[in-house]
Amino acid sequence: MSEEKSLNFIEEIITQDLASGKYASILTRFPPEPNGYLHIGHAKSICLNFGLAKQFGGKTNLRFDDTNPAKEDIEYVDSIKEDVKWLGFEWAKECYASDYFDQLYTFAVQLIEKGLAYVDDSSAAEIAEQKGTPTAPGTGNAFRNRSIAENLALFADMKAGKYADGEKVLRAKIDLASPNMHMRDPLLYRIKRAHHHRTGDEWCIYPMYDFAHGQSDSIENITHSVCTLEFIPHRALYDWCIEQLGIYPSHQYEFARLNMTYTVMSKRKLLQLVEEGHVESWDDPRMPTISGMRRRGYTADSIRDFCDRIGIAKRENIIDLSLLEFCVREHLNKIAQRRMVVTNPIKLVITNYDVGEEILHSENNPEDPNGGTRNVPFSNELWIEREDFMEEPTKKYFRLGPGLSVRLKSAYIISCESFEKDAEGNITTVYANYHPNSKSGQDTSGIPVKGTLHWVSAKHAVPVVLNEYDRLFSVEDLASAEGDFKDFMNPNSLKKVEAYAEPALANDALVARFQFLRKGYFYQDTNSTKDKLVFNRTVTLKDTWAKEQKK
RNA sequence: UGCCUGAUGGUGUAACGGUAGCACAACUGUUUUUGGUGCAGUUUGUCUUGGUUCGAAUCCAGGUCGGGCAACCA
Repeated sequence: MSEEKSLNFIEEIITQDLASGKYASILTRFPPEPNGYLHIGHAKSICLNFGLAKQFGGKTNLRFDDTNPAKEDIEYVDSIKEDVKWLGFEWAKECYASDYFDQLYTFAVQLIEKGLAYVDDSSAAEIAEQKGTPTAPGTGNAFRNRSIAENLALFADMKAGKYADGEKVLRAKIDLASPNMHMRDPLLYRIKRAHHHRTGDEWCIYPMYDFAHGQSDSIENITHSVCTLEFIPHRALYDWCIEQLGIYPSHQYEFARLNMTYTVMSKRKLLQLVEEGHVESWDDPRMPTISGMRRRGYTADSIRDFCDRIGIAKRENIIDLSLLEFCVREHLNKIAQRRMVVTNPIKLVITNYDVGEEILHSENNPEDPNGGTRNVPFSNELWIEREDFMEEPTKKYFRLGPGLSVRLKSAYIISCESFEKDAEGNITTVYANYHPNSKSGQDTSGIPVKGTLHWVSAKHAVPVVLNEYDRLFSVEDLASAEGDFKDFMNPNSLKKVEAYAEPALANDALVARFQFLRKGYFYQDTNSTKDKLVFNRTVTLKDTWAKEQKK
């Protein structure tokens, strides 16, 4: 505990604010728009905002930024709450920007009364035109000079529903020549007749992000409002609103959003994958959504660990997917129950085993001395992996082949004597001798073996289905890849595989996380049933043999 | 050709004028009844040019390159 971990730039700011007495305690917020499911990028923001509060003894609000009814839905609100909870965080208050609609309307009226806002009858295209370009200043229009009384009346009529959608907007009167495009008389309110998931049809005018977010922060007395880099140009407007309204001064700070190799991270694109059927659903285990990762078998611990490791800074970044996988493996290695499952089987017959069958014992987790053992039935007919036998073994092959010996995990050492092929030349059966004095834990045989194989007794095997997932995309950096991101989808991102499992798997608690020996980490799928067990591959084990083979 | 940002190994992230460190990735070796895990080690870096200083990744000036900004989205 003596090692001082260095602080990121936001932690430094908070440390100073607390030390100087600017704040007695801090209040942060996580402000998603309920228009999609949360993804790993949101996890970074959640861990940051809730983590900051926890670290400095403050609190965090969960606030839904629900100012655009056309895109939002209660389904998303529910999923967001579930995901934040699952990640292990508790919010102080559950807030909605829509709860502030009355207050926001009053703020707008105040701005009009100060001569700082006006109703504009121009079309969207005209307004865009009049805003100019980053290198050319905008031009005003006649509406900019309307009287306060007229603006007040017009805005009241907008609210009362006297105008059609898009007919009028309320704009702030700031500076049409500002080098910051966001300060060129930004829109504050638009008319939009859409059913809101919370306020129903009560309103036909809705505040824009820039008129809702900062004020919502202020209303809740948020001290540190942390968002991503693309909002930097909005900060001037954020501050302007707070200053003109004379309300609680929340402050905005920006950090770089998460990008990850082989992954798309925008809600728009993720929505597209779902709607066009490229994946099953938002919680498809290949999706980078929190719900997808949960279904795939990622643990909340490992995601939090990942967010901790990637750090917080202001420079653009792209994190290796392998770091996330490392975090998952590291946690799962410690907690996963070991089981044996054979996916691509060939029959192994032990010719001199005349005991019939016996019950062997295998440790549930070698990383956990208190993990206990389970019963594993053994007999003279077993399933082993096809790739664990080679007719003409190469030099570094440590598995089975004519004349070679291996250890069967938690069982005996066997020596291969012969094998059979079918008409097409495929290996069908391998015959071996076992060494009775080599039993696991009481081996006196002294036979040196280099390989240990997993196996399943054929007579006792339980059929299961494995979903073997691979990355959804085949290029590292999708953001800088030319063309449509869907052109880079990996056609082999899901392989459904029939497999044989040891019987203990069927009886185990369904909530357990498993490591199928030498295969990877697996987690029971939400569609799995007692009669048809389905497991999702969370992540493979590291495979140095596969690398060796590629050479 | 405007404004705002940023630049440290392959990828991230520290060093706050004083030994460029850590993690992942890659590669060795070692241990191992998982070709897993563990352990030990190796390789690879301060965008550039000047300046200030005893001393610069850090401060200053110029340049280069990356990202963002012209939605009635957030």
